[in-house]
Amino acid sequence: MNEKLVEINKMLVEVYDDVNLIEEYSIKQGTFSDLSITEIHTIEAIGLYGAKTMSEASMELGITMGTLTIAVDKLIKKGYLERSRSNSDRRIVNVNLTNRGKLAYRIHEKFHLDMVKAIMLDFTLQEEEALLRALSKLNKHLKDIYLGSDR
Amino acid sequence: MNEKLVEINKMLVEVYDDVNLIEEYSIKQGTFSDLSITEIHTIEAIGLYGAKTMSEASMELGITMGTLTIAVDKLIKKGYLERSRSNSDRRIVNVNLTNRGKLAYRIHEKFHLDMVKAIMLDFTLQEEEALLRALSKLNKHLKDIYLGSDR
DNA sequence: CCTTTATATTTTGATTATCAAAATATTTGT
DNA sequence: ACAAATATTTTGATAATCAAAATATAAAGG
Repeated sequence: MNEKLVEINKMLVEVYDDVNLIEEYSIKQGTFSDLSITEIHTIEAIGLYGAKTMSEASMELGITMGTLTIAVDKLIKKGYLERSRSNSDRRIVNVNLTNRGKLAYRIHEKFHLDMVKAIMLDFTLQEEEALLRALSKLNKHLKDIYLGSDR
Repeated sequence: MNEKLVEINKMLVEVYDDVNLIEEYSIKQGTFSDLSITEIHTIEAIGLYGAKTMSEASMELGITMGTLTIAVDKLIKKGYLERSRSNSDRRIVNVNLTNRGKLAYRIHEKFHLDMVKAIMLDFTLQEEEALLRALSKLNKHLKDIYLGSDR
């Protein structure tokens, strides 16, 4: 009974660690080796479509705006982001991806999907469904129990 | 077809982020709020049973020995670890948990298991099995494809 | 319309985690 | 006993982070 919990916990921890390693490694090898994982996450948070304000992006990333300011400075210097001020409210700073930023976004997204695809290759349809259902449930529970269903 | 991959990928990413948040939060609240996640991981790597050398522990954690030296210094100051030199080979440094370190280890372990337990409460036996099988497979694949089955 | 208050962001000063390379200490091989 | 190998620590640097202070702009109230 408890045995299975221990096993599932162990798997989760290992998957967690592996994903981290793989992601780090794949970035180091790839076209955008001048980006860290954190920087890729920043690029992801800005997103392909239009611009985000500093508040929105820092909220989404769960970091302070001060931290984001520095991250954005560096990503602008590297050519992945652009900064502009809102015309309707000059306090607001909008950040958006450059073409290079969009390319990095898409390539990272593709890496993720390819990884999942490779992993699922020999899953039966039933297994696929089971994993998806279990993950959805896991995800929902994590949010409900520990993070308070909203946000 | 691709739709399911996107979905599974999204779930994995969300679970990953949530687990991180939850772990951070639970440490901040708990008995050992003077420990960071990184420090908890160091304590985990040393383990309950006997001592580990600096090489062994740094290998297990995937960090350099220089980084570990500093981490160990701080954990000794905080009372979680002890350092001693091997008698058979005076170059080797052994590190082990103090009682306080062991308590931290056990409490963190319990937190993990409780989390999994809470999540699995309303899983049917079939769903449990499905998740376990899928996770094993996922785990194995991650290691095979990206990390080279050994290590 | 000024003045205060609120909001959005950046700057500053500090800390933690990390690495690579140099330095130190000890053992092993010849 | 000397040179080479091994285990660890020290040093010098960088990245990511936060909280609090500073700056700039907008909104609200008399």
